[in-house]
Amino acid sequence: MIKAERQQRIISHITKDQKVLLGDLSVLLNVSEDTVRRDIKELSDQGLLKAVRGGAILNSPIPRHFRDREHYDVSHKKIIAEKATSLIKDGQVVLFDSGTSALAVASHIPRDRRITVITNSFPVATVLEDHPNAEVLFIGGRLNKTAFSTSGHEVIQTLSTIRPDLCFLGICSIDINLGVTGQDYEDAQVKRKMVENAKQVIALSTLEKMGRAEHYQICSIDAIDIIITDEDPQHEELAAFTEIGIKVI
Amino acid sequence: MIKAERQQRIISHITKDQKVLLGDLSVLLNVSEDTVRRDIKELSDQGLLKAVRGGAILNSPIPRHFRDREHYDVSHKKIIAEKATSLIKDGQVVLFDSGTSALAVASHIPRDRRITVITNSFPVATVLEDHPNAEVLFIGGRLNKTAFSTSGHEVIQTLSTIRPDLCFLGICSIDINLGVTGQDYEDAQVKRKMVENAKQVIALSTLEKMGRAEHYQICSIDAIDIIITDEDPQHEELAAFTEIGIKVI
DNA sequence: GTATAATTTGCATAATATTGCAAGTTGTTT
DNA sequence: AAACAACTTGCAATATTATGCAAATTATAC
Repeated sequence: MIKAERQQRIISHITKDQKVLLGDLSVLLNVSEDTVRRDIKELSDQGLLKAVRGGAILNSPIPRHFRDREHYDVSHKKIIAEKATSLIKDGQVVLFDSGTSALAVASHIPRDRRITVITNSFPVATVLEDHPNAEVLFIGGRLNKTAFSTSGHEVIQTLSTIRPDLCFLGICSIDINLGVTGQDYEDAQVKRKMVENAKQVIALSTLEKMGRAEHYQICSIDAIDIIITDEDPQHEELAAFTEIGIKVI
Repeated sequence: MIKAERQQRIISHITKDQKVLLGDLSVLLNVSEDTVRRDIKELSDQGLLKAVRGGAILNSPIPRHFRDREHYDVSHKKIIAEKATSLIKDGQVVLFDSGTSALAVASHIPRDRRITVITNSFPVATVLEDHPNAEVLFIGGRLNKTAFSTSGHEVIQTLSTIRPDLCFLGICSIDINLGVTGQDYEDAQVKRKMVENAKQVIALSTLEKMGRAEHYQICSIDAIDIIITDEDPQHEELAAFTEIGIKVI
């Protein structure tokens, strides 16, 4: 087996499994671990993957832990995303928060929709890289390495100068009395500011997030205009929201 | 068997099997390996396949998504990067511009260096994802999808509020009389602002970028404190810079 | 047809690249 | 801190490639 072929197989393996181990490849390709290590180093220099201790992982601009969460719940997210994109009209200015739900929506925006996207999320900006008709404004600030989004004072400052048509809000917990709440203080502050200025706020939530509350309040329930879930809008748990005038999709 | 026929059979083999080996073809086509090698070289020059050590493979088995990231290639900029990182001291605030040279430097920052990085480049921010001691401040603005960095008024605005210790500037063209120039107007404006506020400006440049000039000026030559190249600092082409007091590494 | 030039091919040899191994170093785990 | 795994570096054995050259083949002109 020649080098070029080995390296191709390494690439195809890593694309499939997200990661490769030196030992596995050594057996599979029938060469020493040193050789595999050198192959991985070369591919890594070309930016085709990322060499790590013990093997290599996929080199994606979207951080790994983020992608794990993303894959976690794909089918539900897809239903939500499809409902959500139908709300986006040509020419609108749309604000995306930094959660995986908003990311799912962003990645499902039809390619012929001509919009301006504002976000503080690297993954959102990244998936829009090859959307031909989306202008992206990125909100600067201190980079939060776990969520891979910016937060802090500058973000809030910037948000207060923007009045988007739509705001897609990934929900941590939502309750009809306590409103929308989050686990992280900084993140909650950012989300609160997003809600404050948007003309229309769209909450993205699965059913199990309802009727719960976290430590930090983002907004009261009447700040929400539309709730999108992965269930039928007629579902009994959603009735309460409909009754107080929130549109449930 | 004439040459043209051989080459056709090589092509058809490779489309079937994805790869061909010199030895196999030599036996099959009943010519020496040297001849096969020469045939493959010709086909390779025509772009019909890719010559590799030991044979040839199909031209582009690597997915487009990965190939797009070829500009992440840092191997040839490694020399510059290693010289550059030695200038970065603990506790400093370091500004990185959006070019590939600056990216190479960012990706070589030692993991124990405790610094604050400011940048408008997604790739720079991304490679610092798993740097445990780098705080990253991202400069928001309109996203430029080709360079994957932000630019425009907001970026310049933000830059004017920052006084970094170091600024790493990827150079497009540099000339001792005309100073540093760039091809893109927006980008040049951003770079100019970066240079303006930084305490120390470090130009990253390969030799062939010297003595040339582009349309848009970024700064005059005396705004540059240090020039880092991939060559020996004693190189004759660099003497002129040394003479006017610029440190060349 | 014959002579001449141009191309192609194979071989010898020198230069490069690849690979596995060993010894020493660094990083991780318990 | 010890034990272990992974990595780095240098080296030697082997394999591949580049190059110059000469023989063989093909094309072209006369």
